[in-house]
Amino acid sequence: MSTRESYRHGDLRRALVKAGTALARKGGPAAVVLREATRRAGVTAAAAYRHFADHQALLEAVCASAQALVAIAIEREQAELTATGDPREDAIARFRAVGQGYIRFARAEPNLFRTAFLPSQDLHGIDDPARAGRTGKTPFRLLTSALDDLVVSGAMPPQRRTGAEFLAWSGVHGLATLAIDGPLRALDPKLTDMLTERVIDMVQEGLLITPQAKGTS
Amino acid sequence: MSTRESYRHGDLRRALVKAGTALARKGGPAAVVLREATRRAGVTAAAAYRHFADHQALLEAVCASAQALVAIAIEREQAELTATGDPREDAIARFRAVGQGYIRFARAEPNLFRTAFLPSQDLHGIDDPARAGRTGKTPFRLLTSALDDLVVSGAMPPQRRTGAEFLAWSGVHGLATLAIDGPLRALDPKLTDMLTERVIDMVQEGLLITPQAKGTS
DNA sequence: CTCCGATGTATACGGTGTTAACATATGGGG
DNA sequence: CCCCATATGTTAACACCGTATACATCGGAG
Repeated sequence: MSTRESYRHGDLRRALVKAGTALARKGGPAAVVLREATRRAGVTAAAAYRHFADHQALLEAVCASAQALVAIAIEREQAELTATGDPREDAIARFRAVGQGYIRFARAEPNLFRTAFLPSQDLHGIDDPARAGRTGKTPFRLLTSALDDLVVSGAMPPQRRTGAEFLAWSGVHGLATLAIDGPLRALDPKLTDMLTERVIDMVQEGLLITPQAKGTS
Repeated sequence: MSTRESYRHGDLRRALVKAGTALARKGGPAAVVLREATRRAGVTAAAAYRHFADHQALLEAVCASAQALVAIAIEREQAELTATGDPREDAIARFRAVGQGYIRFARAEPNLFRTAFLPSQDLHGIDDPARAGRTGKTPFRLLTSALDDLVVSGAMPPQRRTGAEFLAWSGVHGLATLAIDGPLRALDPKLTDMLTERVIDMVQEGLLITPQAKGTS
């Protein structure tokens, strides 16, 4: 299997997704144009149709690839944590790391982020391995796992668990959107840092028991 | 100024925005295509360039028009409230109506909603009259006004006011996004109704003092 | 070795954004 | 009242995109 440089590409599908992801990185979803991807792969436009039904299929593959990058960012954020010994506290830290990783990725790679969470992502791909990080979990699964751990560790009452993933995602995804596309875009990054903490605080307070925990600090 | 039906259109700009908005209503931002808009206005494609610098400019005008519709939806939601006499409670109700109107609009007109809050809207148009509703306020101003009222009425401590608009918007916008593009899309609308309430509760608890105040009424 | 399926090519079509040159209606100044 | 400058629309063309069809070639299974 010597990598022949003839017109037989080898693994064109992967090459197209890679090129498409590069296009998405600078330019967002609209920039992932089929012909340019094939051009970068050194191939004719029509060749793409041997691996993708149409442009939309390519875009979805790129979207899945971008989501995998989000998952990796979250996993990295969680990997940097140091255990305290207190399972409740650790579970909370892992939960917060999901939000931090999510928003950090959005700000670091806004175009990839926009591509990752396009109006095509529904629950059908919620466990798609192509959307998963090194742990095999998609961003959504990383969140639900963190929430499950909150319950197991006793930090979160079980009756608050239902739908909690949507509450958490709402707050974090909303801030990410505002930070890269909305009014926060031009503001001081420090402010966004603070707002990130406050949003996660807000979500945490909304999900966990202790409303008093929010000190007047 | 009899509306001549000659090739002199009268107010082509308005006609194009109207046609573009109709396109956006079914099909989202990607569907607002310049040539089709001119076609519907009974005019050649090139004519659009007398009123818009390029396709992006038309799209932004349509976006502003869609935002105005969001503002109107919020205003309608607020107009349906009945005063209780308690200024704090009324302020809270008006605040919650912003979120309810926002999410309700997103679910009723998802394509217009996607168009309204495109990655082009930054703070520069935050007071653009084209983005405003009948009260002259844009959706963002309706939110900040509601928050200001919360402070004035004493329902919200002033030190929590800073950045509150971003926290509130984050939660509500995030849920709206999930409801129309995300995993919530295919789920039971009743669940989304409940989550809407819970998100608004969460935001309210995060911003106000009294966590007990949230009535399930 | 031969043949056949998988993969890439060549070419063409319609649609889109955009531009340049041209035409006409409109309204204000001589 | 006329005339012409300007605003507004038309015509025609270009480059690009997604996509389909017919053809060419590689590479392995029999």
